[in-house]
Amino acid sequence: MPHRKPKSAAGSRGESVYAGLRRAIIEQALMPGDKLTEDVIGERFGVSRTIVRAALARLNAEGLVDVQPNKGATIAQPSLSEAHDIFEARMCIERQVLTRLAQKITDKDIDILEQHIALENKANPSDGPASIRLAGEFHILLAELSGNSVLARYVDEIVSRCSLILALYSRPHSSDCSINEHQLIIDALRARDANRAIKLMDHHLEAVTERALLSSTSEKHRDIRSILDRYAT
Amino acid sequence: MPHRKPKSAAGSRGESVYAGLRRAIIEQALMPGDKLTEDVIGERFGVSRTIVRAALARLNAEGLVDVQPNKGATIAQPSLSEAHDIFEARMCIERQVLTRLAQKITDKDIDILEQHIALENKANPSDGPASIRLAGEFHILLAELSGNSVLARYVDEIVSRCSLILALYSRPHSSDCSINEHQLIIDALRARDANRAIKLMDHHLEAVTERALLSSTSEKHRDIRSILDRYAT
DNA sequence: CTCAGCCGTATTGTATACAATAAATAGCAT
DNA sequence: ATGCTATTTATTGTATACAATACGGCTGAG
Repeated sequence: MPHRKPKSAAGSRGESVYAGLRRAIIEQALMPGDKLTEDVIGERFGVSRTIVRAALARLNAEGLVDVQPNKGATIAQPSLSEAHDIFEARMCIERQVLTRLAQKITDKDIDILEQHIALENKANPSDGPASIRLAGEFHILLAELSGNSVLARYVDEIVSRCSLILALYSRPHSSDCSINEHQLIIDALRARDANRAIKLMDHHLEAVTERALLSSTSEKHRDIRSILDRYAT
Repeated sequence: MPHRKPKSAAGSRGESVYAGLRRAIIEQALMPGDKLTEDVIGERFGVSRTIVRAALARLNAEGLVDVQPNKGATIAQPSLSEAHDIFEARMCIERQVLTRLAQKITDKDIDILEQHIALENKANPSDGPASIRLAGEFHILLAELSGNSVLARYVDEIVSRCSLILALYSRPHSSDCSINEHQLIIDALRARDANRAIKLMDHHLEAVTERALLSSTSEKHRDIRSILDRYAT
């Protein structure tokens, strides 16, 4: 179970606000454009604005949240151009991950991956939100197993931003990653066939990319309070 | 003149603390391991701990500063293993940058690059600190000209972390990037020869990598106050 | 009806106060 | 001296207070 390092980030209260918001964004409970008012979040998580502010700044640095001076924070709305940049970077980095992984993958690694796929299969039919998150975590897991912490961090960041892109430009809940493809990638890795794995991944990501059909972003003022409650702690 | 986006990051006061610290780190005025006490920094920059704290958190997210809960912040000391990860990621990403750039580079882009090299040449003999920074900025400039903002951000982050690595593991001030190599890369790009550019860059980075000869980190308690004064606005 | 300007409200920016934790020091016993 | 515990000091964690700014609605003139 990813995700990333509990590294630093102040007392665990701040961490939980950060993690809660992040999960809400990735599972598309909070949608691009939603206003993130410091008071509201603080009230729901039971912390002061100080903490909330730190969490928002961190999410902003990761590109999940857009903070404008004196105007506050909203869930980021990546432009099509940004989306392109993100996918290009993703290909570049995930290829490297697969190359490394095909060289050094162990049986234990494969076990971990298979186990994760099992999770995905279990969650898939019913639980929409978790399904979105799990599909992304597969990629994060690959990056972590590659052993390069820097690449892993970037994949983590990029995958979560892809969540935003899909929320904006894809029709609702067309599951972004078909599990079959994940299985095929594992098979290629087991055979230590980096090229096949890369080809699969490329196809996999291109399939996602192509779903970029501008859908009008509904602009209604959403009240995020009840949503936050589900993600507080 | 890089560097990166003034994007977000609260009122410009916080930005200047962040930028000042960052520059001090990159120019190796602040060395890995140095303690960054919030009060001290705030006093020197004339802001409250609130601002300093935000800046430190951001630097921490970028891997330049190490923040440990209840213990405070220090300049990061990348391990050899981390150093390896960083260089691997750097190669992977800079290759992509060069590939893109070789396709779409314009005469104006080349002008900008040549201009920057002129700066490097001027600063090189005398001004040590600025020279270090400028050498890195060449790579950041390449990434920005490639037009992919995500890759640009990662290059920015990685190059600055390389500064730390060199400070830790290289003998003092062996200039990390010979300007000649930068010129050769431009030439390759002008000829739209991506492969040659990549080969040059690989060699260039490997040369840097090889200077990883563990030098004992002098552990004396340094007083960073006077250093900070030079970087406060 | 439209639009400009004004005022009240909501929200963010920053400093500060206080609590909690860790580091440093001193005192004591062995 | 050496090691252990108590006490003081330094530093960080968090909440809150207040100032600055942006937002929304209202009024009135055209």
